[in-house]
Amino acid sequence: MTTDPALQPPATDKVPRTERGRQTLRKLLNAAEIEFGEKGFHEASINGITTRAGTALGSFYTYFDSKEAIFRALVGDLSARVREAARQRQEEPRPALEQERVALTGFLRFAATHKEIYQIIDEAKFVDPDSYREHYRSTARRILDRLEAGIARGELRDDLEEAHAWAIMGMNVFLGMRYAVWDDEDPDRIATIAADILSRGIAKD
Amino acid sequence: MTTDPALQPPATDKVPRTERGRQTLRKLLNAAEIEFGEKGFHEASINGITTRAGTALGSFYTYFDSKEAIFRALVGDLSARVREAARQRQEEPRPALEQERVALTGFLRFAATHKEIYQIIDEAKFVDPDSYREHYRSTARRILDRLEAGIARGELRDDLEEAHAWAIMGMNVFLGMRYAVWDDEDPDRIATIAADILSRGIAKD
Amino acid sequence: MTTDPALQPPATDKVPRTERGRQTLRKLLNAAEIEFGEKGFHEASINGITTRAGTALGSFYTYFDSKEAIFRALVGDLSARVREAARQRQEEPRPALEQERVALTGFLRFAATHKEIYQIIDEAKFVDPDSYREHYRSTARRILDRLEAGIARGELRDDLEEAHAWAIMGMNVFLGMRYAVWDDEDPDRIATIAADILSRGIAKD
Amino acid sequence: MTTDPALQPPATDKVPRTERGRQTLRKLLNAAEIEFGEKGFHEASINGITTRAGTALGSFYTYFDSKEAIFRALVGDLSARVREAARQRQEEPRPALEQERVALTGFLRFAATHKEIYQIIDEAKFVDPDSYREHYRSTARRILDRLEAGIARGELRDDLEEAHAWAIMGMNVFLGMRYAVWDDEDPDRIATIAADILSRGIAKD
DNA sequence: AATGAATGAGGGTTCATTCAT
DNA sequence: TATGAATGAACCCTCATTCAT
Repeated sequence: MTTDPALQPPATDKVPRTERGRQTLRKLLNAAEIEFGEKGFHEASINGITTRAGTALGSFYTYFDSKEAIFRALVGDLSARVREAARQRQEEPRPALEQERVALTGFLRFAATHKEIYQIIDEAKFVDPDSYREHYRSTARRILDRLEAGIARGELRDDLEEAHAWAIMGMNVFLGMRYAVWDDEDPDRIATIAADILSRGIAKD
Repeated sequence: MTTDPALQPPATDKVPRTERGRQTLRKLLNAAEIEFGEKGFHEASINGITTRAGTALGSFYTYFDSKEAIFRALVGDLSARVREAARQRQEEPRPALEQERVALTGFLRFAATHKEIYQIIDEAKFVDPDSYREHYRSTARRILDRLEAGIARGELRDDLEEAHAWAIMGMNVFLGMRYAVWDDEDPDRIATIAADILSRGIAKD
Repeated sequence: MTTDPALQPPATDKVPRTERGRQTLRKLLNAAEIEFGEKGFHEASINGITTRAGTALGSFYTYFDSKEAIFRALVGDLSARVREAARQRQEEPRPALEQERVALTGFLRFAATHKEIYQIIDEAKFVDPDSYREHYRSTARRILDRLEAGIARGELRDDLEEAHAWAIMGMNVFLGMRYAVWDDEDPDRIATIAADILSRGIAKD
Repeated sequence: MTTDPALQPPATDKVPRTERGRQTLRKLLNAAEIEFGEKGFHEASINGITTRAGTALGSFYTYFDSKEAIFRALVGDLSARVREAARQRQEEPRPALEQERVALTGFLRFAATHKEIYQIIDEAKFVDPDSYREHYRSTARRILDRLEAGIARGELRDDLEEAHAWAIMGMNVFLGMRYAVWDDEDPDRIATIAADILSRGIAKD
């Protein structure tokens, strides 16, 4: 189980010292999420962000050094939110496979209601590769942590490794794109299919 | 089995009539592949493409209507090449799961030796979403075709559906990104892990 | 002998009433000297000045109306300091040519140890031409005063006029730039060469 | 005697290949001379230059990489022109001091009719110090060359060195600023005064 | 007097696309 | 077809100055 205390406060460049400043910063981040979500990084404009935020153009640079900078801050923010969505309802202990199913369900629900966020994180692959890798590396790490706990409890095969975590993550991400973002399939049904694959594979028994 | 008649000839806008024209067109496509691969769509420039191609800037518009147009043509080209890579060595009939393993191996090898292509297709998600969806839709379709053949032969469970194909594709894509593009892991080892998941899941038996 | 009553107190816009205010004003002027000296007028920023001064950005405008205003004030300050440097050691009466030699030596020493100041005064030519002209006009005036005294004492030719003062000043300034600012030549040696030209010209006797 | 073959063609960044291109380039340089001369480097704008030149804004960047670049090219151009002005009428051999007088006269005439050029070269001190130093270094070099020739002919004292050249140049430059740029004094009268100083100094004989 | 956030005009630069030869 | 110059909309970013506290 990993913790990222560093990402708690929205990773920004210049920290506001007054309350008014904190409000402006928040308005900018909210506006940026909408602007990037709607137009994508390259079509988005600082002007668009500040207009949505209701601030002056120049105010943007009071808090961020560049368009890239706010994008980066945003990806950090969103990455944490996605993580939170998958962690939901996992308070109580569950069987390992059941846990994966619940995590995927949470993720699918989140993706369905925040389709743009998905888009933003993925665009980071081209705008800020480091954020992108960091997001998926830490996600895979969390999956692997769960798998190892399952192994320890004797529920899972003990030859599982990092590659298994990436395989599971890939399944989840593509199912999310296809059935939560592009379409609106029932998350439970999709999550059950994935869990079923993990449970016994696809071969005829 | 699907066919993409639209993508057969390198999808370009203006078809050259002379041999000299055909050569210029090819030079431009080759140059674009390098330029887009190195810099990504937005950082790439028409100037960069024509310079690499050794043609005049204006000549570009003899063959393509826009930067997007050549990108689209390129994605079509590359999509076909990736497909070909996965189809390789599948001439002879094989067991269904074995077939998936071989397909993934081919894909991993291709991704490892053409890391930029991977990048280009993925960027299509933001530059030309239609190409992107088309690429993955048809890829999923092909996987599903194979699964259905396996079902027909009694090798696979008969409740498999499209979602299973997307799950498999997601696994493959993420394993490719992680172990072929980012790192250079042994393709056989990775493909075997994936095939093993499909064979019996990850639960302790 | 000329007097510049206007430049006596550091020519600033708003005169501070409290002691604390006087300190802030002084801190700003000192900081501005460094900032302008290091970056030149256009690259310098109010922010840079207040940061160096350790005051808030807004405090700047409590004391100066604009960036130009503090620059102007600074040029006045520096102009007086340069003047002072050339006047040094001239307490006791000397022969006219010897006096010029001593003045140039003083100036060269000052320029060598305050290379930035030189820069600031010269940039005034483009930022605040009035200050610039005033500086050189009054400098020429002082030289001419000395020449006239020399004439009165029968040491110098009696056809000397303003142009001679400007010629001498030009020599001094360029020798200063070349041998005190750009290089660190021995001031005495350079000053002696200049005095020698004034003494007998450069022709073979 | 030095030659600068490198500066023959206006030192520009991208060489035009067509006649039309050559014309545009020349229009830009002419326009820049006026714009910089009138407004100074920082107040000048690319827009102002292209508007004066009658070209599109973007055309500027076909020939120059930046505002600094065209300024640099211009300083090279003007430096050569000033040099040419001082060299005028020096075809026939003259006595050394007479030669200096003629050179200064030429320079004063040039400065009087091209006051802006003067301004531009001087601003290089802050915009492009290298050009500035190069201009004055080579000017001093040329003066020193003449002095050495005079020494060889037995007309001048044989202890003259670089510093004498800088002293003469300083005289000339300041006399030019004061009596050709700021005022319109008779060049011959001023040049005669300078030559007289060089001839016998200012002391009473 | 001090603070620091807010403002917005302004300008340099890029580059896809068009056009004349 | 090829060439390379011309075009100009678009946009990021700077920073002097103002303002509210």
